[in-house]
Amino acid sequence: MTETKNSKTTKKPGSIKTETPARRDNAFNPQGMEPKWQAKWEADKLYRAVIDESKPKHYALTMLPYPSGDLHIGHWYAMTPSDARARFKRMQGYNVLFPMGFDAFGLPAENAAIKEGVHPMQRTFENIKRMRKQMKTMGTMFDWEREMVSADPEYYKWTEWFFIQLFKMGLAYRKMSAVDWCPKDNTTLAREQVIGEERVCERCGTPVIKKELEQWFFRATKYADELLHFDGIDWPERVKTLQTNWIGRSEGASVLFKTESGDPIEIFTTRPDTLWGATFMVFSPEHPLVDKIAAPEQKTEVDAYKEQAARQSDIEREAVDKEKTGVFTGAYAINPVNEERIPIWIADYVLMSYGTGAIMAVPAHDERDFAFARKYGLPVIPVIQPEGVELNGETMEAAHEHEGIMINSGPFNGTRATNEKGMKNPAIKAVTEWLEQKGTGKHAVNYRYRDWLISRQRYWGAPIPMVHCDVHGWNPVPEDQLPVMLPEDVEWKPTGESPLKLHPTWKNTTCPVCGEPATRETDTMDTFMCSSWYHLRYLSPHYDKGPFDEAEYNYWMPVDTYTGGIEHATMHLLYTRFFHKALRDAGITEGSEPMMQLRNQGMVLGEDNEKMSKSRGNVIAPDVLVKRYGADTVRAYIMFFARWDMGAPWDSHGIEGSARWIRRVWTLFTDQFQPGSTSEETKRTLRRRVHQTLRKVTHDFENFEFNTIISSLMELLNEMYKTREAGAAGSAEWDEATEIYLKMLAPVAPHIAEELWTNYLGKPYSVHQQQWPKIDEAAAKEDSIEIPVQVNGKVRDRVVVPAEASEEEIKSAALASEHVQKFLEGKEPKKVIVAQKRLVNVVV
RNA sequence: GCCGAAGUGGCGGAAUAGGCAGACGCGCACGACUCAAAAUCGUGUUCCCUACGGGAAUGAGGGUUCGAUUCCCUCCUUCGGCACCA
Repeated sequence: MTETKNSKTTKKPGSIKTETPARRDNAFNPQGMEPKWQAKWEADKLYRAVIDESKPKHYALTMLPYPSGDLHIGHWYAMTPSDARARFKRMQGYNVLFPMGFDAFGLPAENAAIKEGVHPMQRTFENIKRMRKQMKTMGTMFDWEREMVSADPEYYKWTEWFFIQLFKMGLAYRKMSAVDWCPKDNTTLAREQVIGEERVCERCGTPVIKKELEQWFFRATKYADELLHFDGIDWPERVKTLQTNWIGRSEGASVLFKTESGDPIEIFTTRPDTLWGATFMVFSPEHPLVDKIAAPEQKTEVDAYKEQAARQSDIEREAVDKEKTGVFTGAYAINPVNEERIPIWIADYVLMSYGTGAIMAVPAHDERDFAFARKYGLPVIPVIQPEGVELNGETMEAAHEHEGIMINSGPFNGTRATNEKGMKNPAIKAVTEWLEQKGTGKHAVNYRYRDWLISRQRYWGAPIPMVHCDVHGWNPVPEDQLPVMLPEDVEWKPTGESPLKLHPTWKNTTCPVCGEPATRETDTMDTFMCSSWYHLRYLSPHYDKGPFDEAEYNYWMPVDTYTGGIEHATMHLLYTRFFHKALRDAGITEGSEPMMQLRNQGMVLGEDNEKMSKSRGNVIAPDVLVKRYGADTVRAYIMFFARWDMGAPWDSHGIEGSARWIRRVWTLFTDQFQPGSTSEETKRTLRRRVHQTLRKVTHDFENFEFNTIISSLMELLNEMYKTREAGAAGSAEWDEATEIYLKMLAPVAPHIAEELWTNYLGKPYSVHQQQWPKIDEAAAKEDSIEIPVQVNGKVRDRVVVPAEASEEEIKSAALASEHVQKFLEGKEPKKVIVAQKRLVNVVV
């Protein structure tokens, strides 16, 4: 490449500032260099984040890991681009808080204890130690002095305290209900933790069953409506849609029917405009009124059906394609709008858990009711007539669920029903208002969303700080007695009861009200409770007068950018929003949202395009890659190989490209090169490229577009090699280019950037404390531009014009092109379009 | 069934206030260096043809436009979520 490569004579700016070392001393050795810088940064507390009122703050949070044992490539994929962006914000002048911790409670450690007898505490803290060490090899700017571990009493004391605050607000309550139970993990689960059609446990994939248990719940539904509003936060549409669908808001009316004997039956409907078409009612088999109203001659059949429904699993019961079944109760209800007497049936397609567990059935306008009516020969009365068709209840073959004109509906005949939902539909609005006047119904909203079940029958979680006394019921442990510590001496048995219950003494305590003997709650909390507030503990992880230090809160909160996987859309990301709103109402926090901007990374798949798993043997271990290539290369490849928000299968050949790039960076800065002389034009072009790249990289960092940051840096490097070949080394422009290059490189590859900055450019330590360079727009501007010229939409030539050329000048330059003339074949152009300074299209 | 995301070379991907499709990289081919290999460097690499030229092409088909990967309509495929929610 150059004859001066091995020369020991001259060295100049832009190449080497130190005493000329022998070539081999310049060998790129990330395995030696990286730990050296990591140790120095740590010793110098380079990444310590402390309140500094003179700077704008930036709280960059990335989801904390569960200490499973080893860091996998997914952790790197989530964390290192987030780290690069946090570093970028820091160089931009923000005071950046970028903390890390561990979500340390949870089932795997306890299951391992049952299997191997190792105490979860021991295993968890060993894993944390290992993972912390592995994380340090990533070269992240985590402020380890702010680390929190959710299984540490110093942390879970406040998890318990928060439970008590929610209890005091009436947001934590206990109720008996049929809850989802994982038979493998031997615990109840929140609804969010039961996944998919097969209804399997989120952790272990085992199909869940139902159990009737008395459990603790958080009244999350109180915030259902507010959780649907995402005002002021910049979250991906995808997440907002998932949460919106999960909450499942339906607008309609609640209407009061009565049984013939006068018992009130409240129903919910989204279509009050079809009330006149209700020809029967259906109760869920579990509806409390069933036993009371069932006619004696129907009793046997009703009981048999109820029993069968109870035996069936949810999956069987909720299968959509299953043929509908039901039995007549022998009782009748009166439709309040027309006093019609209609039969009451029970059927398992009506769920006790939604609405009131009873529905009015309008077979003419609801697919399910229609199928049921046809099967059991129940009458079908159309009340919405579509345009141009006359519906006949006896012959129609499907329910008509859409718009039309109301018929058979007394005072509302002729009213137009549209396809709009809720009060926007004129028919629904008119009928709802009429019901309200009559006093038999009112506008109502229903949600699919359920309260959050937080009891877990397991040991390795934060204790629920509640005490039960036969006289005074449930009361919180006095706050000055927190934390309720987990006992260490427990027996590991998968009994379906918390080991805390089997402990001989732990549960025995006294009632906080009367001081008489009482019993502790032996269930522990869902770990999602711990992770609902961890971002607050980072503010002051060792603070003991409250969950966080208010001064820290006032400076750092809210979280500015939150990064993590989308799989938490309806779990953690919904829980933490609920939690924050509850704390706001308790006066503990401010504002309605904890995290202002959210960005989700995609998933790294195995090389076989399958999800990585030990059983498939397609797991990529970052430690091996770091050992082989160094952390900088792994970081660069992770940012480069896929769109961050999309993810992609891993390609172990591809990383060679990033390794090559990093080595080429090293070579450019460390090999010895004679300063040369070159044209002003070359230097001008170099500056232009540098500032254009800077503009692009700055934009892409802001927008989490990491892959194009790397390709831009690769392009600039290629350009710099050429420019140096043309003799640019030694010029002021070259020095500027090398300086800006390392600053742009620093967030991506912090170690090599530091080494080259400090030891080869001889600039003051540390590159990570430099200001992000300013874009010189004048330098970035093009002198002349190449404009493609199309004839009838096909590119036929390119003309070069000065950047300031007018449209007229561009046009005549285009028409003057020989090539273009050839395609015109002597004809006059019909039209010439000059699209700003981007393109000319000649239409013949 | 409903909701959402995505379909671009052999592969990962780039380019969308409508304006040069395939940047950057992997892989591959050829060349330089080498006894040789690795590493490194250079050149080429969407497909097709009658090949100094020309044509086709961004899942398929249609539309709007001087011009569509980008906007609109109808489909197809893949992935994710929800699912008898009244």
